[in-house]
Amino acid sequence: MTNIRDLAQMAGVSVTTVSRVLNNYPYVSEEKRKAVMDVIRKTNYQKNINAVHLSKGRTNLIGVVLPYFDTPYFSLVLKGITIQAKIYNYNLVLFQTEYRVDREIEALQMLKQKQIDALVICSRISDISIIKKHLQFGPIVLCEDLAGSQFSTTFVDHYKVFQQALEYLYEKGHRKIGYCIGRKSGTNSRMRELAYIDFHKKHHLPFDPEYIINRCLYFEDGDRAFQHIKKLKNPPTALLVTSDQVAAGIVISCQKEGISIPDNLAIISFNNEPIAKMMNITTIEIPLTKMGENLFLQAIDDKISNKEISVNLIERGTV
Amino acid sequence: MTNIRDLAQMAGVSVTTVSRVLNNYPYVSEEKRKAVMDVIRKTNYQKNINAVHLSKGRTNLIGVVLPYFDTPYFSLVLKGITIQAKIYNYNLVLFQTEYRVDREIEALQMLKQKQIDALVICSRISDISIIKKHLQFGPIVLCEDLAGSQFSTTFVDHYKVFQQALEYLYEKGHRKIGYCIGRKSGTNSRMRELAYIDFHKKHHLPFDPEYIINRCLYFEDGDRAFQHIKKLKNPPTALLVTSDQVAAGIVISCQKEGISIPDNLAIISFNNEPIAKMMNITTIEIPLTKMGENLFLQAIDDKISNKEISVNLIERGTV
DNA sequence: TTGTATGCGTTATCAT
DNA sequence: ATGATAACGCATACAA
Repeated sequence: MTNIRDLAQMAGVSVTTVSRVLNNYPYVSEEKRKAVMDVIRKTNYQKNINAVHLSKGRTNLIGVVLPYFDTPYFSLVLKGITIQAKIYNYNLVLFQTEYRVDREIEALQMLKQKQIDALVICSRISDISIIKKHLQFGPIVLCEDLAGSQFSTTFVDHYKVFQQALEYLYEKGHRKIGYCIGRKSGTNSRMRELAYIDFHKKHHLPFDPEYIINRCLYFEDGDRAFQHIKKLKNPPTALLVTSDQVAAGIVISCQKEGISIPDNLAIISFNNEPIAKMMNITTIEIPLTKMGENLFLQAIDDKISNKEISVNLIERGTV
Repeated sequence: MTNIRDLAQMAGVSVTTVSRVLNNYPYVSEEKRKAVMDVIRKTNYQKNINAVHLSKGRTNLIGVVLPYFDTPYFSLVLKGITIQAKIYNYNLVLFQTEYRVDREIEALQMLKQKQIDALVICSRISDISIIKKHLQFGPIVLCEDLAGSQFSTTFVDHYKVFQQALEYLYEKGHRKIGYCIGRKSGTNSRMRELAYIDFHKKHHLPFDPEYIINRCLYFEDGDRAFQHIKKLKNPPTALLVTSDQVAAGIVISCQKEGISIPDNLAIISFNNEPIAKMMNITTIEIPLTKMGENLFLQAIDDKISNKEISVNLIERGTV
């Protein structure tokens, strides 16, 4: 492998001059520039980027932590991150954690070792105090409302949104409302649970833990959710579903079994993925790609900032 | 940031000894090892991995090129790659190309610059000759049958499989068979097309280009495919569908519109994703995760090898 | 405008 | 068992 010193010798200039040419710096005469360009072409020279990294102290690599790639929610966030990464000439190192702590620690480790310049955590499993300890090694951006922390964040006020959705269903006459969620832990899930509990308190409605259906991520989980509520003696008349995919699965199962939507079961889902439009599902649109873009920009920004993202109810046929 | 030299000084030993301790080499006395360990703990020292990379000439990073993260096909392959990567202590740099050449070139560029040790290309858009030129910079593994090339490959014989599926439908009495495919270009897609053409020649069946439906990747594409064949004067009685997701979408649309499966329309899909079981879809199981694992192992192997993966028809209710 | 010299943090080689 | 020192390949402060 030819290096910058070889080039210098072959072109009859100094390594500095070669470096200047390589990085398009001014103050290099046309003839020397040409001479260097020639040997670059002749040798098929390519920079060793690791040397650049070591010398500069940074890698232009951003780590992205997320549980799954194959759910629309995260793949849309990732899309946004990718868009801005490309613009700013960064590459991404992706960590699919499946909510396993060790995978998340690995990402933090890479930050510590300076293999990545910053870390975007789209959804975390480990304790916030663990993450905070790594802030000294580089920027860490999160997707949840952590007011007053030293993290940059981009988040949806899930308490407020869930509350509004519940009130909307209440006004439509629903008194037995359940919800499907990806996981029970996590700030965002707990905010939704809190909104759910507070809603029931406010309206003096009984709280039935059977109305909360966990681990709902994929289309086929919709069928499981449906089977679950079908078995209940006193099933809910409405569901909030935190993914359009799952909602679609529920709708399909209802159709199969002759349950009429929205008459027998009303559904509001989240994200407004293409499938929601195809299946005419009422959904709360979250601008996930925009969120992703913002997350990236915060990751490469020295200043910490917190940005709330607003959502948008799209009324279709399931309420 | 404290470095290895600082540690050496603080522990009263040489940098070599520190390096030996850090990398668990033998030949270092217990007392010196302990002294070094102490200062490591005290200083919260962390290796700068970029220096390791420069010194060693490799990064323990493998690039993975794929068009989409959010289709089960690729996310399952990726899962397999991830499993082995973890075992061998490698990290992944993912390139979601969406079949844009520039994104693919970027991956090849990183190989050239030694930022990644090897490259796994799950599906390519650029010409094979372009890719071949980069073989000098590191191993490149592909997912297609390229007999006699210098690439390592893991592949399914899509010609054979498609042919068998077509013959299976023929035996069941079908004479008008169409298929849904992700894209028309690409070795694997062309192999399937070739099998399709040869099948029609062999049985002296008319070839109708309207029977081939392109760009079928997601659930909602199934509805589009359905709408397409519904409009045909002489619609197919059977479909091969290269993704269970799409097949599920077709099944749903058929149910909606009262088309009976398999009586009015038979379907064989591919992959055997969870949704295929849920919807009782006859499918050809491809061990995608196993494929991914093998792809990774080939990437870190110096020898080139070519491995054909065999598939498995799972008979359910759509034929 | 150009070049010299040094630093980046580690691993590897070769003495001792 | 231990250490001095030379790579690794580039960027850059400083000098000229």
